[in-house]
Amino acid sequence: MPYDHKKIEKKWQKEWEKSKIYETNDQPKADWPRARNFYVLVEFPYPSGNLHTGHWYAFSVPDIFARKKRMEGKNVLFPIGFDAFGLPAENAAIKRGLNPKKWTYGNIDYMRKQIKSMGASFDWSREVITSDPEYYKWTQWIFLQFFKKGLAYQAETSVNWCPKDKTVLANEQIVGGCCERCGAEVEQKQMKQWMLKITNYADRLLFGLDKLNWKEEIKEAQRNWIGKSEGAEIEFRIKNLEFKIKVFTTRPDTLFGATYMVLAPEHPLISNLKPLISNLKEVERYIDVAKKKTQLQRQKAEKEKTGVELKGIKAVNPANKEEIPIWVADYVFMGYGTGAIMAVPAHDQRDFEFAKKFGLQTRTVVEPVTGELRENEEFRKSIVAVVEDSKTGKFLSINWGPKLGGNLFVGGGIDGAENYEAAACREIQEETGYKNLKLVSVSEKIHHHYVAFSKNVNRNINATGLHFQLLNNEKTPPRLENTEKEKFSLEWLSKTEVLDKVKDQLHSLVFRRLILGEAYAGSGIMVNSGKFDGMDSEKAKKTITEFVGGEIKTQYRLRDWVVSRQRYWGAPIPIIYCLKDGALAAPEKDLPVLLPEIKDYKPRSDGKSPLAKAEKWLKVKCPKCGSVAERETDTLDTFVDSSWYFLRYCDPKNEKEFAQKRKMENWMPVDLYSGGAEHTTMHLLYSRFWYEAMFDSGLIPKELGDEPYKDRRNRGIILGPDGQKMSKSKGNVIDPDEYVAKFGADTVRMYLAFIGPYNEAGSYPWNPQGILGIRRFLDRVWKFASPRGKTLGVFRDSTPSVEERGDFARALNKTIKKVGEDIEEFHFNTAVSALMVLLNEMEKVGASSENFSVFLKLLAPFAPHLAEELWSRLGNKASIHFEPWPKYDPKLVEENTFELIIQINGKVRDKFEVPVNISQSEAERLTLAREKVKLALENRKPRKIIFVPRRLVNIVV
RNA sequence: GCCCGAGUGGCGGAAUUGGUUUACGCGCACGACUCAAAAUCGUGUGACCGCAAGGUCGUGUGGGUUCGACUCCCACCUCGGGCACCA
Repeated sequence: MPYDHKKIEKKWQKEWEKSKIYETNDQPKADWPRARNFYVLVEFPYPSGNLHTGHWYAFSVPDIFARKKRMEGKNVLFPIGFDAFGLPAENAAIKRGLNPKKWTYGNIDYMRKQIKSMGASFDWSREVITSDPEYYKWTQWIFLQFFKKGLAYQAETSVNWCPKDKTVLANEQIVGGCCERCGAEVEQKQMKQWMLKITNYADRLLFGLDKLNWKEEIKEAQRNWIGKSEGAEIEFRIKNLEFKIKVFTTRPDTLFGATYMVLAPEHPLISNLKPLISNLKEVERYIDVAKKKTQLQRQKAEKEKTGVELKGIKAVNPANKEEIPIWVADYVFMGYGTGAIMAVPAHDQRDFEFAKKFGLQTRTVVEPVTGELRENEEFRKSIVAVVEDSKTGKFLSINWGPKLGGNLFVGGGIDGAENYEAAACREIQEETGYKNLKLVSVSEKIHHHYVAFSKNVNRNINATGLHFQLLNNEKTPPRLENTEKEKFSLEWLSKTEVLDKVKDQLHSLVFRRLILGEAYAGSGIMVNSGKFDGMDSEKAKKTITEFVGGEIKTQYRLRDWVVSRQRYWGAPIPIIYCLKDGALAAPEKDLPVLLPEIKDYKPRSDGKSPLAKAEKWLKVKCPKCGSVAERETDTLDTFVDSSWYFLRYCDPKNEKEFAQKRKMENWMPVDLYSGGAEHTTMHLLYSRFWYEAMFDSGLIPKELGDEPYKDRRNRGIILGPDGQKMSKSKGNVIDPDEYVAKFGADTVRMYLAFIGPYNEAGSYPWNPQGILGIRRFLDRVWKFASPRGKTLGVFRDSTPSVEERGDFARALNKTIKKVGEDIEEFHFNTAVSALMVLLNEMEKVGASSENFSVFLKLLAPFAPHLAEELWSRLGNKASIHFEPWPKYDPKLVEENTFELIIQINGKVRDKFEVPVNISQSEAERLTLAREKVKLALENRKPRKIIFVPRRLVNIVV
């Protein structure tokens, strides 16, 4: 008989709410050490109006962990709230004529009920809603602390503007050049914006990661986002002028190869130079077009380089005093480095392409080094010749066979006074027979270390790569005039075949340089660099920087965080503008600066917030001089709201401060933070910054440290049954409510726990059949507990034998160990499997009510309602969810026999049961006595016998 | 292009200080119960060869180390994620 999940789940949810068992008390520190408190945090939801499968996955599975911690005796804080400000509320308001506040709070009421139907052990008494004035008062207050410290500032910058949502976006909110929310193409716009100096914290956010015990992939993604790169800042003089152009480069060693410079179209210097630019009109036209391009257009242009030279002026390369041209091009960005670069076409791919297109000079200053340096090397000059048949587009290669390096191009030494072209022609003719050739291009010298196997010597060669084209009159198949012809065969390879088959470092480098047109961006030996010639290029970085008076410098990809939003539904930025006194903090006693009620929420295309229309609200007295002033009309990015909510949970009702220090000390830092991978470089990075900035402002108790989350785990995502992301348009959306109605919350939770490993970035398709397996399991638990459908407590008709009891005790103890450890690791799937194994066992041999109680306790975090029901039916008065987590007997998790595996030459031939402490000699004796072994050995004598205690015997013959 | 992560039955997945590949669940097949079906219970289930005993192959591909490799090393392929004209 299946159990009645509707009745049971409703009953216990009511009961738990009534008895408030999940409300967490703050304990006085003296008799309640921090170690006994445990803070489990899940990312709070946005009140979109309906709970989807993702929410179930995000909340009900970590609930298993929270419940287990509670049973372990921890005082667990497991709070929930709503991240309630944000665009969708406003868009709904505009579309359906609803008040954003009403819409939001209506959704919250509905979703609160839905979340409660999970049977999760959230402490609802600490609920936090970021759009409550009691909450955003403190968001504003903390913002003002940052403002006073200069961390929040206003600046006119180029910002990402979403033309559809009519608001600015942070870099993190752009996906592929489009608005993350609505998908519209993002434009660049100059606007005055409030920003937070997250860049001041770039290094700290980076190094802070080292001490965190998070998964490496999460840390790596943040490191990538911060994007630290080390290099130098070097100044270039402009000829005959006082102006200087500062550039940032990671390759100061290539300074002698800088043959031109590029300024970003937005570079301020251009306007200063206007009078001297002879082609000003052309330049201005280019800048105009470039500025109008959206980020997407800049990317869509297939990276085709564009640019205009600033005619009439020249820069001076500080290394060799050479005069070089200055260009404007949109492949250089104002937002990174200094907005200007020195271009080294020989050693940077982008500069190389630009130089090729506009016919600019290229100069090699670093010669590549390949292979490994060996002792007693013999020096030689040589060539590598790539012969192309321009009709077929194929390249001539020689296949020497796998031993001698596979496919290579023609290569060989330069004899005596020969030049490289002559040497190459001679080698080509000798090895292939071709002689009508046209030289197309030549590479720089490449230093290559290798072993010449045929002559058994180590070599250091200095190789020149040459690209020849076969002249069309040479059609005859080549005839080899070489006695060595037996050794190799000629093959014509296409480009892709070359890349696939020519593995030699030197030869493939020549091909990439000459045929694919790749610039050499690696390190090597300095040339054409005056007194630095011959130096190792890595070493030259510092030396050359010093030589020209440059400065070693670090750059970050991370940009300051733009927090202004030109929209209604957010926390007003608590700033007042006075004509005389400028931007001032709203007085603390006036906080919160309440969001005014207005009628028209529509955003405006002039970049002003709808708040600008709330005239009464807008006008205030200047807090300094008392004259008429105006409020800031932008609101704060919702990522600001969510940057500190975990602190408010510690003390959610406090009216005097954002949270009492003592209460923060109770809970912070968060012991475990579970959330979605999509927040790794947004919320997770922002809130770390916010917390560090609060820490520096003395708002966080010192002893807590400056990192808010001790452990962070990202969960995977649940896909539709078809293995695709769930979406309405695909019609593959799983409605959790439907499954809860059909199978119950316990089944849905447990199925989600079972579907795959939780703390991995994987994605798991929802299998409508699969969930049935979990329901079957729970039905079997139910049936096991009530064998005759009525009374509980009798689990078996006949008494089990002593051996059976021993076996079961072992199985039970092993399960206790496994389930406990798996929950700790978030391996809920294998924990569920262990519970299934134990039930299978119990169904075979039965279980005393005592042992069954242990099973129930292990099940309780996964299926809280069912476990509670059966627990109470066993006659228990108190909730199972505060029962102590079962302990296992270490002696009983070990077996006293094991199956000894017998291998012959590593292949399994036999197996049999032996005692765990069996000696090697005894194991060998038993093994050799086995019929199967004798048969398999066929009278061969064992050469060696390997014995692995507790595992196997391997006979080597 | 660069940086992470992963590739195991029909499917989700299990197993790594190198030691029985495929636990658990789904699906499928057969059987029991039933007038029948569903539900439930039982048995089987990597591929190939074989009546069987048994054998051969098998953890993305190709090499290597080892008595022994899903696990370690080298080269590559595919998928997922992050970054990307970042100087």
